[in-house]
Amino acid sequence: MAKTKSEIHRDAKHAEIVEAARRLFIDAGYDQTSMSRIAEEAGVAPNTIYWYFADKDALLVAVLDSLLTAALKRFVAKAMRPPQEPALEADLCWLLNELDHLKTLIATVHARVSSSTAVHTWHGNFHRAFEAVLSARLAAYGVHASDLASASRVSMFVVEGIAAHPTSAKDRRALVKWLAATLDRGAF
Amino acid sequence: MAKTKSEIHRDAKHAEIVEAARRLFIDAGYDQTSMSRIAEEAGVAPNTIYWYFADKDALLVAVLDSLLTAALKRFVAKAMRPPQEPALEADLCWLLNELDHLKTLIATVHARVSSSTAVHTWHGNFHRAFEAVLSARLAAYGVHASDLASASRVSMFVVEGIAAHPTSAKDRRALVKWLAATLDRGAF
DNA sequence: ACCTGAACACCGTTCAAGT
DNA sequence: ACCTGAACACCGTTCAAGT
Repeated sequence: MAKTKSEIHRDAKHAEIVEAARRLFIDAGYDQTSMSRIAEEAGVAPNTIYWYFADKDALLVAVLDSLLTAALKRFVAKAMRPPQEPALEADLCWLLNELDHLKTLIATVHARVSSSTAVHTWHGNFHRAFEAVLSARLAAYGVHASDLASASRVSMFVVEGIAAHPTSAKDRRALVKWLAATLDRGAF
Repeated sequence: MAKTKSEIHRDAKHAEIVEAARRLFIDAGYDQTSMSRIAEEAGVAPNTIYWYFADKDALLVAVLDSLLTAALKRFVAKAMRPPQEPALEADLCWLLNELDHLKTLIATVHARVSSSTAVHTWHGNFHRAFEAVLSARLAAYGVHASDLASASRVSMFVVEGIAAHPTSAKDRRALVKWLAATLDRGAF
């Protein structure tokens, strides 16, 4: 279905607001970014944002979605290239790199899960989807089926922990090495 | 050194404010709790709090400290009793129980680490102290010295991850079992 | 349908003034 | 030294009014 001219304009405005919010949320932080600042950056009046989004949390969810689809695109591109050995370790490092500049946003999501139903449902969906992908990946590495759930969840927690806490490059390498080794050798 | 009457009064007022803040931060959440509400609960004028604490973050740090010393007291009491077998698993479960009603506060700390230097330094000190205790505990369980750092950090991240994410009792048990088994068998 | 100016209720914090 | 009433600058959000 072709889009009308006004629909195009609407989508452009929508994208412009999300882009401004993404930039500001990441650079300055969610709490430190006011709706007025986002509006200014997007070239609209502050209350215009409320025509496109129910509230600030809905805008946050839109930003998270845009980041997720962008990361997914990079992930697919990466999957096309020949894997780097050791593959599992490389995968975990790639994931950590992806999350590196999002640490403040991750913390924001966890903080708002309990007070915003929109963020809460997004967070639930994200973890379900992510653990499914991670499980498939780990299964390919030979992790036993009955342990996939625990294995993927532990991986997720360790990755999130590293991302959330200041960790020296050396410690980070040691942790990734340990996690990969544990999963590889079928400790489960 | 004996305390003067006014010092006693001062300490009482101080404690009363911290107690009110702790109750409200845990029950309603940090962001959802206004300074006015805390003041009301503590029976003072809103701006009186600023006589005792530099800002809301300083009050948060005071609450965290009060929670930490209380938990430490329970930990010592627990250490006096004969350990429950399997000991490592029991320790991790105890820790998870301690953190259970603090999940929102943990998320708040992680969210504010990047914007408040007071919270940032508290968080750093906490992790250093906690990993030292955990390392000693794991060393007693026979974890090799060279792997203590990674082992304690992974344990910390998994425990924090479980606390931060909705986890069924069954999944929680499975994760604790896995972590204990991995550490026990000297996978490191 | 889309956008705005003006307003609302509230927030953390400050300050001059009281005791 | 300790506490307060009143104010400040700002916040997310709403609403009536415009096109």
